Amino acid sequence: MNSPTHYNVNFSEAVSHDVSLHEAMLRCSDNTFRRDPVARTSQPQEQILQLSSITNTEQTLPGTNLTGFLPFVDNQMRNLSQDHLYDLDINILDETNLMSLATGFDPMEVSWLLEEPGYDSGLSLDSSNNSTSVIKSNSSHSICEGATGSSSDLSHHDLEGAVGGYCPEPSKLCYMNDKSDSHFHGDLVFQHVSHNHTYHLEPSALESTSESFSMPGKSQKISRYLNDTDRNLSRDEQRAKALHIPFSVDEIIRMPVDSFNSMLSRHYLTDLQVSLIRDIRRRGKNKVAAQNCRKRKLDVILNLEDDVCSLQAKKETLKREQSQCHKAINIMKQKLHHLYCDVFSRLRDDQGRPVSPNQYALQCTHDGSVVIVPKELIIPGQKKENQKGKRKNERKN
DNA sequence: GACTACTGTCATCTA
DNA sequence: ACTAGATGACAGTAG
Repeated sequence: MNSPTHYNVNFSEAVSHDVSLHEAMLRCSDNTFRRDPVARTSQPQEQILQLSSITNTEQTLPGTNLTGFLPFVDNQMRNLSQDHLYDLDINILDETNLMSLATGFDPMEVSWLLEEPGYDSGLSLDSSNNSTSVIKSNSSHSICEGATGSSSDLSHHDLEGAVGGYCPEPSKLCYMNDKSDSHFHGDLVFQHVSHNHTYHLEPSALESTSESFSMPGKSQKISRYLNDTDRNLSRDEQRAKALHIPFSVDEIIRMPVDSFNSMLSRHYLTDLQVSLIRDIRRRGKNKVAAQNCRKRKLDVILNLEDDVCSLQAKKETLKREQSQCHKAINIMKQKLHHLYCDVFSRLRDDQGRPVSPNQYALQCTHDGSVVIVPKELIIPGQKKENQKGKRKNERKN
């Protein structure tokens, strides 16, 4: 993890550093590569500076006409776009690698910047605006004040955010020390990252998953060119590296709000960098929130399933109890019937004849005595009313 | 190739 | 008004 201070740059010192075409192009590629570096330039100085940057690089590469090379580079970058990249064979990759040696930037890196799938919000907040870049460069130093580009130069979801609406402010100049980033070329590359199908929220979870960046087929062909470290970088980490964000993604995401805001104010950051940092933080926070949300939802579902199981078990228990009660009631009814028959078998009328249970019934009176009543005298429901009356009396008592 | 689970991201709502 | 967190919806990916 990079400590914030590691990237702190003394601006006065920074001015003394060289900048390569690679870096200069990347500054632009924060938004897009421009086929015509003169176009859309409102500041004459910018044209001169950009050309001087190219000239400077040419000087470092004798015999290489980069000015003529750039359209080819651009074409190659476009050849790496999603549909065609899939069919790339090693020959083309070797060719682009040779090209990278000649031009000083990584073709994969550039192609990523050009075609990165799904990256629509890196700086989407201001994507509607065209921006202007100023790359100041001379033989000994250069300063990037920002990046430029029109999203229309790119395919649908390429870096449209990364381009958007950047208006450099002198107060937010940020020097990018390319030489301190010797590994830089290898960082911005396609990655094949395996899924992390867990709800773990360890710090690694913030960085280890980036399947939406990987591309089936393509990544398999390209992954051989990548080292493991590169493949483990998330998209936001690569974006952060591309813009030389002087903080780790993990720091950006986990930092408390106050620290985050003070960090933004304490460092010289371009609008582009600030926008990317805020997007990284937003995405990182939301990623964790989504993980928590899904975990909660899963817990709720599991709890509900447990509730269903326990309620079904309770229902079965109640069913068994009900069945047992029915059996007991039936036994008592049978006993009552036998008792009824037994009582009637012992009863005799005034003439000593047996009393038929079909014509008479036993009835309890209020005083608790039992009388024999002809069935036709029993009003339907009377028995129940009598029972209700009994219950009322019992409650009063 | 269809299906499913997982994950990241965005849009939107809410506190 | 602004922000962080929560959540639904969607798309990409892997198995």
